[in-house]
Amino acid sequence: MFCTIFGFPLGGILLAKSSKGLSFAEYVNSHDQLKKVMESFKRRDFSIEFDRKKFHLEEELFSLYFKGKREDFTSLPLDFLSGTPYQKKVWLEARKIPYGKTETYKSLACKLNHKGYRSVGQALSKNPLLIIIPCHRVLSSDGGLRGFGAGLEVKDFLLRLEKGEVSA
DNA sequence: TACATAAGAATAG
DNA sequence: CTATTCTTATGTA
Repeated sequence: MFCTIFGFPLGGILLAKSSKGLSFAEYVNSHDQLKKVMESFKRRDFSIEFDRKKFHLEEELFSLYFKGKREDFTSLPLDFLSGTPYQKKVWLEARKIPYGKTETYKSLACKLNHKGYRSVGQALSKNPLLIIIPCHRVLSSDGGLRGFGAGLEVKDFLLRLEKGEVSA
C-alpha cells in the first residue's frame, strides 16, 4: 500500500491506496496525529510505502477541489479496506450527494434503514475517505453543523469552499 | 427559544 | 452488555 501527504489550508491529508484504488484519506494537522494514523495502519498489518508518484490523479483532483472547482471524485477508484456492510452502504449513499448540496442525517437514514439516523452519523464518523466521501455535506435536520470527528473547522471550511466563499 | 432527556440503530470493546 | 456516535423528537420553562 502506498501513501503520501497532501497539504491544504487547514493541515494535511494522508492519502493511502492499495493496488485497487484509494483506501484512506485522513485528516492530519499535527505530527502526533500522523503518527497515530500510521500506528493504526501498522497494527492492521499494512505495508506502508511513501511514494508520491503514485498519486498523480489524486493530487490533481484535490488541488482542483481546493481551488473551488466542482470536483466530485466520482471517477476515482476506491478500495474499502475497512468498514462493515452497513457503513459501506452509508458511505456510498453519502457519496452520491452532489457538489454544493446538503443532505440531512435523517434523509440519508430514510434511504437506508428507515430510521437509524443516529447510526448514520456513527457510520460517517468512521468515514475513511475525507472529502471523497462528502460527509461534510451531511447536516443536521435544521441545517446546522453537528459534530465532526476530524474537526468542525474542516467541515465548515469544506462547506464554505463549496459555496464559493473561500478561495484556497 | 433554549435546555434536558428519551428513543433507537449500529459498532467496538 | 455497555459506551459511543457527525441525531431527532418531545417536554418544560
